[in-house]
Amino acid sequence: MSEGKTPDAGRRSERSHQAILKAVVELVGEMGYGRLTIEAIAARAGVGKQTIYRWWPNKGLLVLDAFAALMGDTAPLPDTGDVVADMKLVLRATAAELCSPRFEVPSRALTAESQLDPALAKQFVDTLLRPSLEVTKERLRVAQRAGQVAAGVDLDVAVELLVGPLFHRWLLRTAPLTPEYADTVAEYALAALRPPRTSGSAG
Amino acid sequence: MSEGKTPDAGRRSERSHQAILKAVVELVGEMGYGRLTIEAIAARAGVGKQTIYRWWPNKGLLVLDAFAALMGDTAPLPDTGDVVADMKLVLRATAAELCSPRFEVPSRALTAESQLDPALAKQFVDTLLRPSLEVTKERLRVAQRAGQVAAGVDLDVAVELLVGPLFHRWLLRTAPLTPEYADTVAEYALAALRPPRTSGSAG
Amino acid sequence: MSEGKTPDAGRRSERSHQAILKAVVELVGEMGYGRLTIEAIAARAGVGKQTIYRWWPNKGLLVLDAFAALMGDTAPLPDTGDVVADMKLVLRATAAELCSPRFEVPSRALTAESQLDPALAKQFVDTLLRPSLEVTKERLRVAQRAGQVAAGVDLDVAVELLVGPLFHRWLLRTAPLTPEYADTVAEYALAALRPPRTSGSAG
Amino acid sequence: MSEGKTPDAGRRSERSHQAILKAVVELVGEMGYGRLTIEAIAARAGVGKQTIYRWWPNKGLLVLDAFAALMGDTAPLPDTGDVVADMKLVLRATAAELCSPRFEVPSRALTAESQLDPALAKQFVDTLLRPSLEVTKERLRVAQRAGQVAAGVDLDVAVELLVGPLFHRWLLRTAPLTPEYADTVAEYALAALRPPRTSGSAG
DNA sequence: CAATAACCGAGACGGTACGTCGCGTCTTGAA
DNA sequence: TTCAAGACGCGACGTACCGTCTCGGTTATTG
Repeated sequence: MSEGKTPDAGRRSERSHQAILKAVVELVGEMGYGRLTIEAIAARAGVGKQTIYRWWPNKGLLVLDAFAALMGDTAPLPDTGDVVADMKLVLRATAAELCSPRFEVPSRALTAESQLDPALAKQFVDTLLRPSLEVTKERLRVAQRAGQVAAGVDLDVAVELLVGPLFHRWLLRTAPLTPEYADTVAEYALAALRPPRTSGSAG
Repeated sequence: MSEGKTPDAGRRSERSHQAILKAVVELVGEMGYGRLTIEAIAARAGVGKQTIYRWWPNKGLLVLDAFAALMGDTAPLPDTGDVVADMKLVLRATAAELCSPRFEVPSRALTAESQLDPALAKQFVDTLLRPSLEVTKERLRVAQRAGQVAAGVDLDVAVELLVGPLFHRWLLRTAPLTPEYADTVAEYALAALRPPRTSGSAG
Repeated sequence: MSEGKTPDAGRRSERSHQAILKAVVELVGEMGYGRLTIEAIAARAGVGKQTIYRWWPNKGLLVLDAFAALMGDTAPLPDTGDVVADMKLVLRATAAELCSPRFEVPSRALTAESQLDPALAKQFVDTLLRPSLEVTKERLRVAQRAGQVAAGVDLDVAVELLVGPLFHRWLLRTAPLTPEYADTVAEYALAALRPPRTSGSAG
Repeated sequence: MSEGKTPDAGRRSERSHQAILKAVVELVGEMGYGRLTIEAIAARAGVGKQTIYRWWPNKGLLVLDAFAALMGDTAPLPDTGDVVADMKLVLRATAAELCSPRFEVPSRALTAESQLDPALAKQFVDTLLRPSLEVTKERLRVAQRAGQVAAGVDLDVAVELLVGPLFHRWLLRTAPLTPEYADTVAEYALAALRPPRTSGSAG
């Protein structure tokens, strides 16, 4: 999914490919990203180191691939007609995922590594993050058409208003990431986006 | 400044101490945090490796110290009476700092490293981040007393509502961090925090 | 020429065979035997590695084949009737060959490799060395019949007496290998082999 | 004894130094020079690889050092007054040593490696070979003064006449290296060197 | 006013992992 | 079947740094 060059993908050993991704997931869970080693991955996967270096340029993109394989494709959001309720659902789900043991370690690792490697950052955002933000944005667009979100609002900003606070708290660990917090953020953010009350209209 | 134990501060060579912090700042700028090496720091500072290991437990805390020395103490915020204007100032300043070449590399490095090292994370947040958020919170408290912010608002959440979106955009590089964006975020966030209009009262 | 087994000589690509031997000669000259690589040979010859492994069991025997192809078949020695003069010719020719750039590198390589690989040693001696020593021995046999060499002399020892000193000096580089040295050795060696003077006889 | 550069010999760990030489001797015996590995040496010696690379530039010189440590200093030859008898002793001893299991493997290895590495060759000859040849040459000089060797003889050539045949047979394995062969070579070589019979003198 | 104990620079040490090279085997598709 | 091409598992290379450990050589009190 994310290997930069594909010398001859037809010849690639699918068995090795899968074994490597599996080993990465296992090892990142066992020892964390910092202690993760190409040699250990190769050993666990029963693969030569060169086979890893042949297909991935660095540890970051390898972990990204392994992590991407873990996540299913982004599902579209439910639309109950109530944006606030729907956004609460989204943020609660996001918070839960960020704290789930399976996702937390690689998410933090990829976020961290992205700070040191802009190429990885781009790949990470494009592959994993943007699609997920996009479905939220889509839901907001519907809300905007329905008049629940003010017409002039830049929806990218709107999404950041919803997700940014959660992300800030998660990443900097300033406080626990509870479902209640998710609800609060959703309420505040959507309050900010609500169109101004006009006399004679109903929200 | 942040070393946990001070075996015998009287004997500590201030010359070496400063040379190390200076070397760290220089080298982190030249080669980035990832390629930063204790050996290189020692060589640049003209110092034995042991002198570094004696006073700092790891690279992260060393960089934190060096970075903290770069930043002056947190100054209190101006209070013009207009929260929105004041917050725009704060966010614009924050955005500018995050993008300034002097601060960007170590900020990203510390944020990244904090993901892999909770001890560093705590130190980072307590030393550098919290004080900065605290002054913002203080200004909001004043606004709350003045009735510009709703009475029931949790000010920690309020601060995150303001800072989170900026931080999200900076860290994930989803879009450029402009002063206009800072203004927009400030407007939206404070709109969300404004007390509900009561008949017969003025905002 | 010297491959042990010939799985199916009929199918063997003569074009590839020659390209490989040519590549070996070139590369051994360019980078020496130690840095010679099967992969480099294959690349230079425009040949798959397997084609080399199919026909030669190891690098040593491959170089031996390539070197043997370089040397013509051993020519019989001239017989002027004067053993000493003839042997001087032989030793001067030997010395010249050992020092010629074309032969020196592979000769040293094969001698060296033979120390670590007895199978190669045998092949090397039988294919290249023994025939060359044999013609010298033959010339000495003639001299022995003519009474110029004592009757009881073991001709194998005689040959070693002639060739050994040259070889020793060449291999260990204790001193330069000049034609004069060849002459001196020939004189001494044949002096040792001369039959004892009997009263009333002439040498 | 043969390390090229001595960064700071005072700080060198003698324990490690000795352990390395010991490991080399053991391993060269167990697996031969060709299969000898720096990693294996380091492991066996309980030493980091860098400690080997720090003090020796390559495998050849390391083995040379280890081998030199094995051999005592060259003892002077006995002088019984009978050159032939003395030389027989020398050659028999040389033959025995070349075939002794302890010396054969490293001797062949160093001879072989010297073919590919002139620097090693020089060191090898100067350190181990030349001193040994020199004592023989010295004994011959005495014989020359005593009139047992012709006055005009170049003693370097004389030594090669004695040692060359043995060396040739040993290195190329053309025939077994027996004590009898050593005797024969000594007899022939000294016959060649004997001064011409002058009337009225006795040999 | 020595002495004595810390800290200092330097850098060797036992290790771990790196990213590369080349081995000899195996697989694929064309001739 | 052989061949060119080249991926594969593997093992070793030589290097970079890690964090620890001596070394002497300053300091800087303190008995």
